[in-house]
Amino acid sequence: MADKKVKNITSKSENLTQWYTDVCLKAELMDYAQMKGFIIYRPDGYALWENIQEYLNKRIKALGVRNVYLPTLIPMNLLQKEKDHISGFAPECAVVTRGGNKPLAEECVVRPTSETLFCDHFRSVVHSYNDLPVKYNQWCSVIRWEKTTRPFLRGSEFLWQEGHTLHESEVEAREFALSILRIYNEMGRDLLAIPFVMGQKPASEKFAGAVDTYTIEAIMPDGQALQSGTTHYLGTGFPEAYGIKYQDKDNKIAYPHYTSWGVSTRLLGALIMVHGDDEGLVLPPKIAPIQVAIVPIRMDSNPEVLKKAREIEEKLKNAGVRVYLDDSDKTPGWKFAQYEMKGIPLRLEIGPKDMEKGQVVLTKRYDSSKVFMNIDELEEKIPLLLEEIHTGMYNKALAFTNEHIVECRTFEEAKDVITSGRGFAKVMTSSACEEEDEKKMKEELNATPRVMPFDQRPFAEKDFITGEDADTVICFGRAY
RNA sequence: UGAGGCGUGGUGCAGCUUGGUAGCACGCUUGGUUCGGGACCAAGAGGUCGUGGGUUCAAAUCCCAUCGCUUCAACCA
Repeated sequence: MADKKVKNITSKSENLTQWYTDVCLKAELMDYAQMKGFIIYRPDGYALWENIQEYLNKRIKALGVRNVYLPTLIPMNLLQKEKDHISGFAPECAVVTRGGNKPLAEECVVRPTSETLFCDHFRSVVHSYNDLPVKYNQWCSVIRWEKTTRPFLRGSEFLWQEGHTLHESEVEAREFALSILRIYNEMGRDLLAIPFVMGQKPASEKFAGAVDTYTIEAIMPDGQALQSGTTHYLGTGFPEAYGIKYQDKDNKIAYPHYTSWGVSTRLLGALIMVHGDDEGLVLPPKIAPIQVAIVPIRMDSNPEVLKKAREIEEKLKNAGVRVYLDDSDKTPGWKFAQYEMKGIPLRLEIGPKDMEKGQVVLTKRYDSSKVFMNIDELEEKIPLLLEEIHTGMYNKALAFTNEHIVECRTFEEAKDVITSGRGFAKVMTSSACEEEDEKKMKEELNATPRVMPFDQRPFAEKDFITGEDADTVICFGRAY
C-alpha cells in the first residue's frame, strides 16, 4: 500500500489555504508566473474556463447578446468622467506611462473593467430608440493591482466576461440584469454543481457607479463567502457622464439605462474549494474536460484488454462522453491516484477478470463508490451515471450551504456563527439602522453584509442589534 | 501595509550553528522485468546554492543590502 503523502497535498481540514494552493498546482490547473499575482493557466485549468465560456456564450446569445472586443488600454481622461467609478478603481489601476522610449502625453490605465470604454463607444452607436437595446459582451482579462493574491480567487490579472447593455427603460434594464443573474445561478446549479445565494448587495457593497448591484454568493468550506458573479443596474449616470443620448418615440432627448455584469475565473476557485478533497480536485461531470478515464489492467499480457478498452472508448465518444484511455505503461495504481488528483468524475477499469464477466468497474470520484456495469450497457448507462454524479455533488454542496446559513436573532448568535466559521449569519435588520449594524459587525467580527437574499421571508420582528422594527433580511459573513 | 516562514538540479528538502571536493528522495532519459491502489533492477543526464556587494587564502555557510515566493491579519471580484 502506497503512502498517500507522496502526493504532497496538505489535508483540507488541516489547512484550507495550503490545501487549495497544493491542489491548484498538483492538479496542473495553473503555475505561478514571474510577476507576483499573475498565473499561467495550464491546459487542464484553461479547459474549465473554456467550458464556462461555452455554457455562458450559449445562454447570453439566446438573449440577444453579441460578443465584441475593446482595447486593453484606457486613456486617463476617459476613465475619470464618472466620478464614483474612478474613485472606486483608481487605487488598484496599473498605469502605462511610456510608449517605446518616450513618455506618453496622456497616461493610460490597463483596463480594470471597461465601463468607460463601452460608454465612449456607445455614444456613436445609439442615436435613436430604434438602436436600443444594445447588448454587448466581452471576454477578456483585466488588471487590478491587488496586494495579496491567490490563484484564481484573487489575482492581479484575471479572465472574465463583462456584459454591457443599454435599454430604453429602467424596468427593462433591471429585468435584464436579473435575467443574467438567473443565468449565473443556473450555471452554478447545472454546470458547476455549486449552489449560490442570489440577492442584492447592500449600499455599502455596491459596484462603483452602480445604482443597484445583484450578486450570487457561495459559501466556502471555511464558512467564508465568495462573491461569484455580479450584475449591476447602473441607471443613467454613465450615459449622462459620457453623453450617450438618443431621440425617443416622442422625439425627446433621453439617456438609456445601463447594465453591466460579469463572472471571472474566480469561479474556478469556487469549483476547486467546494468540491475538492484530500485526494485532490473533484470535478462535476458537466464541466470536467475529461469525464471518464479508462484504465486497462494487465494489458501487456492480455492484448484483448486494450482492444476492448479501445472499443469502449470509441463507443463512449460516440455517445457524447468526454473519455480518455490511458494506455501508457504506468502502473494502474499510479493512474488511479493521478486521475483522482485531477478530479476526473468517473474511472473505468477493465482487466482480464472483467473481460470474463463481460463487465467493467466504475469508480465515482466524489464518493469513491464502485459499481460494476455490463460492457454492452455502457453507452446507454454512463451518461445517466454522470447525471447522477452531478446531482449527487450538487445536493452535497447544497446541504453544506444550507447548513451554513444560520438564522440569528441577536448579535451574540451572529457572533457565534461568524467566529466559529459556520458561514452566513442570516439576520433581520431595520433599514434605518443599516449603518450602525454594519459598523458593529465590521468592527467586532470583521464581517460584512454579503447579500440581501431575494428570499426575504421574515423570521424575526426586531433588528438583531438595535431592536428596532425589522424590515430586511441580510446575510453577514466574512468575505474572500 | 503590519507580523512570521522560505529561496540549494524539474519538484520537495538536507547541508549553514562551528567557512574547506554540493548531497538525498522523487521526477526525467535508456534498457529489461512488471501491472486489479502511486512497482523493481541496471545505467545515465541534470545545480556558477535568488541577486548584488563585503569579510576571508577559501563563502551555499559569516556580514550588509536587495528581489521574489509564501502563511496569518487589514483592503479588494
